[in-house]
Amino acid sequence: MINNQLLLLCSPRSSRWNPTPEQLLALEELYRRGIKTPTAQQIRQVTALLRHFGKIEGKNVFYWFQNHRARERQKRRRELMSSMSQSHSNEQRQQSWTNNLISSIQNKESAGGLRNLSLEGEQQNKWTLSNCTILSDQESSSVLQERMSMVESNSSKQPGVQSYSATPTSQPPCANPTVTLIYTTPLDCHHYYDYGMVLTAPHICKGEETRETRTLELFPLESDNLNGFL
Amino acid sequence: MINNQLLLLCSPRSSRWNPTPEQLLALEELYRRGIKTPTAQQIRQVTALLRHFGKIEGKNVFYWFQNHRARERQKRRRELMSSMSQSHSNEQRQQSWTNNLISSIQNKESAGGLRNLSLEGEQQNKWTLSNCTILSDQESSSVLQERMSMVESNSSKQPGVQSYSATPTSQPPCANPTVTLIYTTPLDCHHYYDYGMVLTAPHICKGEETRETRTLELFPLESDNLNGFL
DNA sequence: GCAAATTAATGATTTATTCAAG
DNA sequence: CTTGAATAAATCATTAATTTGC
Repeated sequence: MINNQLLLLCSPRSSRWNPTPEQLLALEELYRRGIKTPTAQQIRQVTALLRHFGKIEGKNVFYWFQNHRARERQKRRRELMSSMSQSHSNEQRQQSWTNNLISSIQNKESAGGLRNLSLEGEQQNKWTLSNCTILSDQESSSVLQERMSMVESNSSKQPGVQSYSATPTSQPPCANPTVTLIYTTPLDCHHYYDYGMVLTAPHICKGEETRETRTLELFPLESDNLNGFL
Repeated sequence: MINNQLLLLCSPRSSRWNPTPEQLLALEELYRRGIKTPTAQQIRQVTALLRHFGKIEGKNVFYWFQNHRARERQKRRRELMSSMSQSHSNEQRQQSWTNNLISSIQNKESAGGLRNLSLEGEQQNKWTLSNCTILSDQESSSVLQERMSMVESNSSKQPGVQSYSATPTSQPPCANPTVTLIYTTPLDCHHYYDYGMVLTAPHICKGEETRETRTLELFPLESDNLNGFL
């Protein structure tokens, strides 16, 4: 049947492939050097070359890489998972940490009823603070008043003072639910970053000088947040 | 400044965030489980929980997801592209056996100009043989005609004879470039496995009996392939 | 020592996800 | 929104390592 340029192989009865040491070494080396998911063509070539060292088919190479990827991931996951359960108190199951994380994240009510506010500036140096979330009245609310000194912008816009404030919609147990942010420079000179709780003052590039970014971050106080802060 | 339910963090003027392995694992796990673009609330919770394992801010989480989405897309795109285009230059570096292996694998031209054919059955027992590769005309092409006897399927489909053939697009030095595959049983009764060169006839489970898998493998003939066969 | 029995590794298969093209 | 291709995850199955009793 081997009459020309195509070779036909019919896998012999049963018995799975067992890589020779040379084959194994080569496959590992390839993997280490970056061939993680070989193309069909690469599989063909590897198969042809490794046939030097013993019986081997393309599907063996294919499966080897597939399994190797999976088990490397697995190994890495297990290691990290166990290191997590160590630092986390005494967990019984390894998956529970992640499961707890997932469920607590996916449980929309677990954060205690947040409220959304939206602020928007109206000058030419316009900026937006959207989805500014503060705790519900049920939790005791707070006043945050912070002055954030900003380095001078390289934009031609004039530095100035802008002040915005917001109050939650319901008042009763809410002592003085005002949030005031005062900036001496508009935030839009390069960029701002806002997904509901963080504003970033842009880093400043003036001539060749680059100063670093400052971040002002607000988030609800949970017991977990207190490590090292209280 | 920590006077109530809000916590204020000012990022120290230090280098950028580097996720700890635990943080990275958790983020990947979340992503894998479907949190692709977390809400502000989710980011807050993830940040709080991951602070167990090291310094982290909300913006780090935000940016991580943003980058991860982008890079996953990128990866997909790149894979798709590379599977379509095939052109690269030669490597000359040859330091070891593995290096030769690597470079010969990464050299897309070394397989001698493959051509892709695609066959598709049209009956109800449809099956597909995609990317069936045969050598270019430059090499002498060949006729392969093989009958593959299959064990009886446990599916209710009737075993039958199906024949498909294909011819390359250019002829001149190409004697009789026909590939014909005849199956006595459709290949889709359980699965087929195809990454460009291998079709696997499913193993058959009939009652308690299990018969083994048969593999029909086609690949281009290279000098390396001949060991022990010619 | 050495097999039968048991366990650990790993090859092979099936199932579920994901991405994106139609 | 559906569907096909690709691949990751989960699982099955076989081989090698090893333990164990004699």
